[in-house]
Amino acid sequence: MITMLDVSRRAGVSKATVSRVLNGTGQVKQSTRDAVFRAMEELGYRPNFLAQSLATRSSNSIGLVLSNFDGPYFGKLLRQAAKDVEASGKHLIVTDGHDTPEDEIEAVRLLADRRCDAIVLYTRHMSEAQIMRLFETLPMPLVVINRDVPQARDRCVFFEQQQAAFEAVSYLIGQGHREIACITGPLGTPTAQQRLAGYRAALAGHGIDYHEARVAEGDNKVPGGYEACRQLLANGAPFSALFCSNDDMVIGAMRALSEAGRTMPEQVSLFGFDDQPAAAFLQPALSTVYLPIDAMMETAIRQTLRLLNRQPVAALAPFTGQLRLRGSVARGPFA
Amino acid sequence: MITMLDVSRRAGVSKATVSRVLNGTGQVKQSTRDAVFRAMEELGYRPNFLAQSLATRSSNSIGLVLSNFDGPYFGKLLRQAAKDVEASGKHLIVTDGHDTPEDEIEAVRLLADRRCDAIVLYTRHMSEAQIMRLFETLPMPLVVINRDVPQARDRCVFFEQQQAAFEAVSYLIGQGHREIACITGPLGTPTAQQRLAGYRAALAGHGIDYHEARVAEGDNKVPGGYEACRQLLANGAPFSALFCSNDDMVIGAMRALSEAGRTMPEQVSLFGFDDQPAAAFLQPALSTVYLPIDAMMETAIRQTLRLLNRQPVAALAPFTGQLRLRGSVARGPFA
DNA sequence: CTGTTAGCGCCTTCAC
DNA sequence: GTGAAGGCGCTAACAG
Repeated sequence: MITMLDVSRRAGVSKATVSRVLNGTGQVKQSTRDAVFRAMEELGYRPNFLAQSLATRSSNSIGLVLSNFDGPYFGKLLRQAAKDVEASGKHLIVTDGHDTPEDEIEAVRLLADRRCDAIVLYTRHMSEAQIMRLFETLPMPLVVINRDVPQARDRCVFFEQQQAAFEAVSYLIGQGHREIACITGPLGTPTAQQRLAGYRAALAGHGIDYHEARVAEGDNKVPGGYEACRQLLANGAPFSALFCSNDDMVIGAMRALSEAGRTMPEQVSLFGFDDQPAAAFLQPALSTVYLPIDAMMETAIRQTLRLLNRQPVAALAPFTGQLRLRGSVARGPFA
Repeated sequence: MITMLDVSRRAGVSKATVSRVLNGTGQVKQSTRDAVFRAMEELGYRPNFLAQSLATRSSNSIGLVLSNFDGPYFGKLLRQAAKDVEASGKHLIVTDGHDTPEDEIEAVRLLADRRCDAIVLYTRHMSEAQIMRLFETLPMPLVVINRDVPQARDRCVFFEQQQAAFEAVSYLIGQGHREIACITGPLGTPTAQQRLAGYRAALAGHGIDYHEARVAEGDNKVPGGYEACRQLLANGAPFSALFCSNDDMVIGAMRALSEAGRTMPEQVSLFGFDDQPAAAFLQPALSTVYLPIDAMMETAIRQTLRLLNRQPVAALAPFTGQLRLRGSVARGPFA
């Protein structure tokens, strides 16, 4: 491994000078600058990132921890993050939270140990208290996605899950449905709870009774949606519409429904959540809630950079859902 | 930020001793060990990862670069990598290659600058020469996924793309299809080229002429599959089966076909590639090629660790496809 | 403009 | 068993 010392010797200057041309700091005569560059070139020198970071106490990178690498719109989210971070001239370093609060915290700590300049945390599991604790103990800025911590609204980017679910189900009701089934996500996660709450609120708001037999818990995955839907069918409580906590589960549910001889959307209308790329191409084309994850991530990164630069920051506005209405919803029996 | 020096003072010992108990190296009296631990605890000490790495010249982490964060089975792949790497007590650090050879190389270099102990590269774009150059210049072990470099079979984990495509299309032919259309991936990538080559080889092997009008280039995404399929339909060359370079494009194609009034699998049989989670739940259930990405990633990590530990390594066997036969293929007109 | 001198926080001989 | 001292590779005053 060739070091700055090697370069300095080859160019006949001191390490300090090499450092100067490397970082473009201070004044260096053009001729010696050239000499240094040439030496670096000839030796194939690459600065040692660790040494640089240690000396400057800044790794010029921001860390991102995701609750689970294999989440639904995870790829999109990651791409957006990479793009925005790199646009700022910094590096992105990503870590997986293994879908448990402990590991999510540990992941954050690891990034902190790595001296990331700032950290962005997309959590599905941490409690508000745990997040607060991080806010208080971390020596670098932290921005949280997907959770609302009222005491730190300037560092929280979140989505009005319940409201969006409420609107989706209200739409179904508006179309004449009253017997509406629901497949939830893992009920251990706030996100799934909130979407379920939105479903319940919509029913309640329209004077429709809540029936346990019309609700099944899924795992946000395709096969899970299939199983949950079979459960629903087995329960025997009739339904003319089905609201799912995400699009993937709708795909599974569609198969269960068609195996049961139900036609869609005639006999069963469908509503999803996420608006994943395939949604518009399913048959029937899926009505769903659009989740502006790229915008959310962009906001998160932008705010993070602000905090990093000690610019004034204001509370962030919650993101709201947007219904994408497509062919999967037909008029219901009460239209 | 509290350092080792703080801990040493608090515990009334030297930095060296703190270092010893931290790393479990050397002999330390139990009582002083306890004192040190207590001091670390009380101060909330966390070792500075950068300083550690710089001093030991090892970051205890392995780097992974992916051609594109938003690839199809990307999440699965990443999860597997994280799991295997962490099982070895190291950290995983991931980077995006932005789907260009230059950025893929740059990403590798960045990881090298970070002094990763080893690097795993999943590339879609780099040429063999570029990969060879990396093999020669990187100071740490490199293992490549998804590319076969004959001179370095012990560091290449790859899949027999062409053979798998050949088998899939041969199966269609065996079922009585002769007019078989094909939607390829981006033809700039070796993967797409190889799958197309497999398609052509299968046709040729069965004495069937190749028709350009039955081939359209897609982009591996759902909407791209839709567009490509419409193109195929517009071309006017009839086909009783459609082979797609990946499952996502099949989803798009299915919509185009049904919009054109084609029934599946009766009028058009379908075959995909990837066996993504939704494949078995589409209607008709999709026949596709299973790609053992987790096994491939596991192999890659395992081999990487071997190289790291200077254990003897042998050439890696290529991975082969496995057909998942489901309802999307009906008997063809020549059955 | 450029070189010298101290660190950054930790590990690691080498003595005691 | 423990401490002192030097070094990992680079940056950052401070002098000239």
